[in-house]
Order: sequence, then C-alpha cells, then structure tokens
Amino acid sequence: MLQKGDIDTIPTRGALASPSATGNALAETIGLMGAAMDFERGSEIFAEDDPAEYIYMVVSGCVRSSKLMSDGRRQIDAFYLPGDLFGLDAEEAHSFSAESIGRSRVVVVKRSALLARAMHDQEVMQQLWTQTAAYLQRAQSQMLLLGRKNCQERVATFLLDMSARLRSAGTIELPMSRQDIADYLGLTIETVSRTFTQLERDGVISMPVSRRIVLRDRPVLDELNDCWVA
Amino acid sequence: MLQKGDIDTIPTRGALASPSATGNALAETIGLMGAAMDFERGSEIFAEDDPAEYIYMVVSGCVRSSKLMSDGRRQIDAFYLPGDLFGLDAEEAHSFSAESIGRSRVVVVKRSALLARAMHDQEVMQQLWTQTAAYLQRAQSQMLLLGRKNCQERVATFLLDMSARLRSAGTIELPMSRQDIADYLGLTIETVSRTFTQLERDGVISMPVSRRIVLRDRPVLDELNDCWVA
DNA sequence: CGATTAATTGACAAAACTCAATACGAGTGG
DNA sequence: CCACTCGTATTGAGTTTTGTCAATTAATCG
Repeated sequence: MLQKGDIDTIPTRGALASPSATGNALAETIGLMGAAMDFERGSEIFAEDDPAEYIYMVVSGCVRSSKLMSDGRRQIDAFYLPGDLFGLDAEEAHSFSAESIGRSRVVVVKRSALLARAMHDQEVMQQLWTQTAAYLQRAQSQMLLLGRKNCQERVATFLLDMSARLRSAGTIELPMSRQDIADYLGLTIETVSRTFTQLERDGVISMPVSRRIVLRDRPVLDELNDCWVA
Repeated sequence: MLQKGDIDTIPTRGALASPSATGNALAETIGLMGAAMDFERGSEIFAEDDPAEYIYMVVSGCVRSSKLMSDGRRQIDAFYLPGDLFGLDAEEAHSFSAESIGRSRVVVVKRSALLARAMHDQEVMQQLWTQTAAYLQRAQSQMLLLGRKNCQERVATFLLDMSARLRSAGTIELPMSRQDIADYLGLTIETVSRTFTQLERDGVISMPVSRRIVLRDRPVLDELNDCWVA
C-alpha cells in the first residue's frame, strides 16, 4: 500500500518533529534506515491482512489503526503520534489497518531489513520487544476502559492520555474527529459529544472550538480516570 | 508473590501437559531453565505493580490475568492455558495481576536469567518478541469485541476461541466461572448466563452441566463471530 | 445428604444507542 | 468581507440493550 504517498529518498536524520519518549536505539535505527513518506488526510497506510512488509514510525501528524467488522462497525486500537512506532506485527500479515488522520509524514523501513539488523544488534532486537510490550500494556489498559468504564470515565481517560502524550500544558489540540474518538472509546459519536458537553457544563473542561479542549479541573478528571498514573 | 505455591525443584523437562503451539525455542528454554510451582485454586501468582521478576509458562490448569479498579470493577485481559507464557512485561513492574483458576502448575523462570540467555541466543530473544506480538494481536481482537460486539457476539467469539485453544471436538470443558467469563467479556454474570441460556434455546449450543458446552451449530456461531479465523 | 457456592431467572431501571433535526465552522467564491 | 456550502458536531426524543436487585435453582464438596 505504499503507492499512496510520495517517497522522500532524502535520509531522515533528525526528521522527527517531536522527539517522543520512544525506545531510542530503535527509533534512531529506523530514522537512519528508513525512507520518509507523506500521506494525505484519510489515506490508507496499510490494510488488514496486507503482508507486513514494513515497520513505521510517525514523524508528524497522527495515524489511527483499526479493525473493521463486515457490517462496518469499527474499533480503533490506537492513535499513533510523532515518535510512535506501528506495524509491529510479528506475523506475516497485518492484523489491523492503518490510516493517516489529516496529513502526516511517516518513516518506513523494511521489516526484513530491520530484523536482519536486529539479528546482530542485540539492543535493536530488545527494543523491538520492549516497544511491543509497551503497546501490549496500553492495550490492557484500553481493555479495562472498554470493558468496564462508563462514558464519562472513558472520555476522561482519553483526555488525560492525549494530554500526556501531546505534552500539552492544559490545552489539547485534538488531531482526530469525534467519530474517531467514538470508535476508539467504543461509544457512538452522539454519546461522545454529549459527554464532552456535560464535562464542559460541569466546568471540568472547556471547548473554545470543538477540537480544542482545555482541561480545567484535573482532580475531577483524575478521579474519573481511577487508576491512571500520569 | 512466590510464597503461595510449592517449588518443585525437579526439572520440568517434558512436563507440559499439552504441547501447545507456543513459540517452541522459548517454551523449550523456559521448560529447561525454570522451576515448576503449584498453585491452589484462586491463589495469586503475582499482583499488579509487583516487580516483574519472573516469566511464567502454564503447564496444567488455567490462569487469569486481570486489572482492577479502585471500586472493585475487574477486567480480565486473558486466560492462559497449558503451553501459554505470561508475565511478559518489558517494564520493571507488572501492569496486571495473575491468579490461578482452580489448581494449576506453572513453570517459573527468572526474567534476568531469561534475558541473559536471550542476549546470546538470538532465537530466544526473537521468540520473546514474537510471543509478545501474538498477545498484542489477541488484545486487538479483544478490543474489537469489547468496544463493538453485542453480548451474543461476545459469547460466540469466546466459545469459538476456547474451543480452538482447548482443541476440543465440539465439547468444551470450561475451566472458569461465569463471573470470570463476564469479567473477560465486559458483561455482567447475569447477561452471560442469559446469553448461554438463549443460545441453548436456539439450539446453537447445549449445556449438559453449566461448565460443559457442546457446540451444536458452528455456522451460527461463526456468523455471530463475524471475522474470526479458526 | 446437607451445606455452601455457583448459576439461573424475573422484574425493573439505567445507560447508551438510534434516528432526526439543527447548529457550527472551515474553506470557497462572489 | 460576506454569503454559501459541505462536512462535522451538537442536541432532542424515544427505544433498546444491558445492568441491578432479589429470589430461586443447580452443582459441588465434605
């Protein structure tokens, strides 16, 4: 599915917009080995069941990965922000699809090349594991959210997580639509919208515009979030 | 948390009750390096936030891993069956707890020892990654289930998954309680019970006793399950 | 066999969903 | 600069699904 973006053959040393807390050796290696590609708003980076030929790192923008059911129901597993790796399947085929939200730039490296590298660079191999384990941990938190939290708690957890990952000081600029948030939180767009409105009425957040969220009362959000550690 | 079981210092070569499809080199290594421990019904193997000192492999019985909220709501991330590894956190502390369902035997190996081994056995390191990625993939399917499936679909998916993992020819002997199933599927015990009853009335399954489920109409279960591949 | 835990069932309540209408906001062209 | 348009977001009314609480019934273990 690499046809959709333009390959930028210029090496991407230092191309990372925000040097996220990603496993450094691995991110470094990918940055050096990979090619930068640009994706348009909404374009598909890979599809479910596509051969897992590449491993990806977000440079700028935001990527969503999701699974679809045959009747169109969608669950977004994760949003990837600058510095995040994705496509880390160990299987031959991807078990989910990935699309660019808005415009984004992504560094792409051949799985086979990275694995070859990992085979004689122990640290790269280990970080491949560490990164994957970190995503597994996130997935476990998300299962708690999806299985057991109510809509206020889901939204609070989401906002605190985005705030931490975007390193925002109280104001979050959301890169994704309400529909994406709904599909990530296992809710409908209407419920997400109503929950935002309710939190604003209660003075917990404010929304100058719908994609800009100001966290006004963190203690309440933390309370709703229960077991989160920022 | 290792006090609860009895350490069996006899090496566990060939101790695996059912030689599951686990990454072989890794399972082999753990079997050879590890010590067998027995756990009583309901006993805790490790708790959330415990230091992640060991990595585990189920020999017999069944283990559940879960997360708790402060008010007692529980989400079970996974059930581990013979041959399955667990405790594969890359972090220093476990992000979930693990308890034995019924009696079980587990092989335990020091994380540090296994990592040391992995550092000069490339295959072990890679399988550590592969295993973790496989669990991440399972987690992604579970997120789709928890976020988007209705109770019938959840139960159908659960039954097909258990049937495949237990290699059962149509009859499943469930090792876990309805409460455990409910906490795994993000439902209440009553909803799980009613759904089983409904499926039995519809002739899709039968339940000679509550823990023994006979799959009578796989096509219907597959239909409910949507996108599963056995 | 009896005690105790696990599972089922029923009646009702609540949370989230659906469908439909309306409002907002970014981008475009007059 | 304003009006128009189109995709996105919000709001309302009513329904559905699942949850809650309480009462039974079934299964398991001494």
